[in-house]
Amino acid sequence: MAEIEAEGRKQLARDGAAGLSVRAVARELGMASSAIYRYVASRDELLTLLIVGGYHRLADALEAVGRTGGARERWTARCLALRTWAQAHPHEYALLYGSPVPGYAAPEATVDPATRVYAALGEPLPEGGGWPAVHGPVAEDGARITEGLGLAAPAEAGVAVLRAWAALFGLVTLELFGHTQGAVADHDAFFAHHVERLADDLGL
Amino acid sequence: MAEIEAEGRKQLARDGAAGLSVRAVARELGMASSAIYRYVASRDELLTLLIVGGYHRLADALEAVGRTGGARERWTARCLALRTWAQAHPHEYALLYGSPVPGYAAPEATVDPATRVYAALGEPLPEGGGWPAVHGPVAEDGARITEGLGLAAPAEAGVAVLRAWAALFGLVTLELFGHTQGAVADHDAFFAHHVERLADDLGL
DNA sequence: TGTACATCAGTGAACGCGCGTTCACTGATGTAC
DNA sequence: TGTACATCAGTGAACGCGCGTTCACTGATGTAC
Repeated sequence: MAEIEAEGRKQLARDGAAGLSVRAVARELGMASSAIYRYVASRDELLTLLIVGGYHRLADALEAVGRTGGARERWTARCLALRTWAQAHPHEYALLYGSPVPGYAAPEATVDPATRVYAALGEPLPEGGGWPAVHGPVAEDGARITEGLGLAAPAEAGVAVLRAWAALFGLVTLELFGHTQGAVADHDAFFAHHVERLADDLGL
Repeated sequence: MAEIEAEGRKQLARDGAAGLSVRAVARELGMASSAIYRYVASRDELLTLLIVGGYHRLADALEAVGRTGGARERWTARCLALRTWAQAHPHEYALLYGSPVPGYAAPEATVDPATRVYAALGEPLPEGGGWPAVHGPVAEDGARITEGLGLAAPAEAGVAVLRAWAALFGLVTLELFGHTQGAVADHDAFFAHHVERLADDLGL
C-alpha cells in the first residue's frame, strides 16, 4: 500500500497527474496491473491518496519551520518554505493548487489535510494588527476563516490573511508556471520583497 | 482553419486541454482525422493556436472595458472583467494560467499575446502613486516591467503592479479551482473588496 | 473552345501505442480441530 | 502432530476504448496552351 503510494508519487513527480497510470505503477512495482486493485479501488482513489498525502507533506514542510522567533519571521519563513516546496515538487504542487484534474472531483477526505496548510500559514496572524476594516458579507467570511482555523483574531484579520494567501499562492504559481519569465530576473529577491510587503499588510 | 480552431475551442471548453484530441475535432467536423494535418502540423500546434487565441480573446474582453472613467474605476472594472471571463471560460483560463500541459512547451508566439493581457491590466498604473520603495535587483525588475509595457511609470510602480497581478490572479485561481469553498460565502463581495484594496496599494 | 496537366482538399486503412477495469484462476500461507 | 479447509495476494488473459501520425490514394477544381 505504502509502496503503491510511493511509486505513484514518483511517477507524479516525473510526468504530472495526467501521466499517472495504474498500469505504470504496477509495472514499476513488478506486478500485474490487476494486482493494484486489491489495494486501490480505482485510479481516482490513487489520485486522492496522492492529494491527501501531498497536503500533509506540504503542511509538514511548513510546520518544520517551527514556532521560535517573532511572528513576522515565522510568516516569512513559512512563505519561503511554501515556495521551496513548490519548486522541489512542481507537479505535486500543480496537483494541489493547479488546474483541476478533468473528470476528478476531490472527495471530502481532502478538506482537512488542505486546512492544515492554511493553518500553518495563518498561525502567526493573531500577533498582527492594523488590518483594514471590513463590513457586511466580507466580514462574515473573515470571521468564518479565523474561526475555521481556530485563531484568536477578528474578522478583519481573517479577510486580510485570505487576501495574503491569494497574493502568496498567486506569485508562487505565476513563477512556477513560467509567467514571470521576461519580467523578473532575480526571482528569489522578488519573492522575498513580496513576502515582506505582505507581512506589512498583516501588521506583523 | 478557423473551423478547426473554433471546434477545438469548443472541445477545450467542454473537456479541458487534456481531453482535446485531433481525432475528436476531425470527427466533429465530419472529416477524416488525417485531413486535419493539412492545416495543423500536430496536436501541439493546435494547442498553440488555442493558447494564442485565448490570450487575444481575454485581452479583448479586458480592453472592452474602455478608457473612460478614472484610473481606479478602470482598474476595478478590468479586474472584474478578468474574473468574469475566467468564470465564463474556466478551461480556457486553466489552459492559460493553470498547470502547464505536460510535454508541451509554449513557443515564442505566445509571448506577445500574453503581454496584451498584462498591458490591459496595467494601463491605469501611471495615474497611481505612493508605491513602496524598492532597491537593487527588485528595482531592476520593476523598471523592466514598466518598460516592457511601455508605461510611463517608475520602477516602484512596476514592482507594485506585478505584485497586484499576483494577488489578482491568485484569488481568481483559488476561487475558480475551488480552494475558497468553505471559507468564502459571497465570492463577488470578497473579490470586490480584494480589488479595492489592491487599488489602494497602487495609489489609484 | 478544347485538351493535357498540375494542384490540392480530403479519404480510409493501417501502425503501434497505452489505458482502466474485470474475471476466473493459482498457489502459498494461516487456522481449526 | 497431522489433516482439511479458508483466506488472501497476486496472475494473466481479455474487453473495449481512444489516441497521434503516416501514407498511398482519389477525384474535383483550376490553369496553360
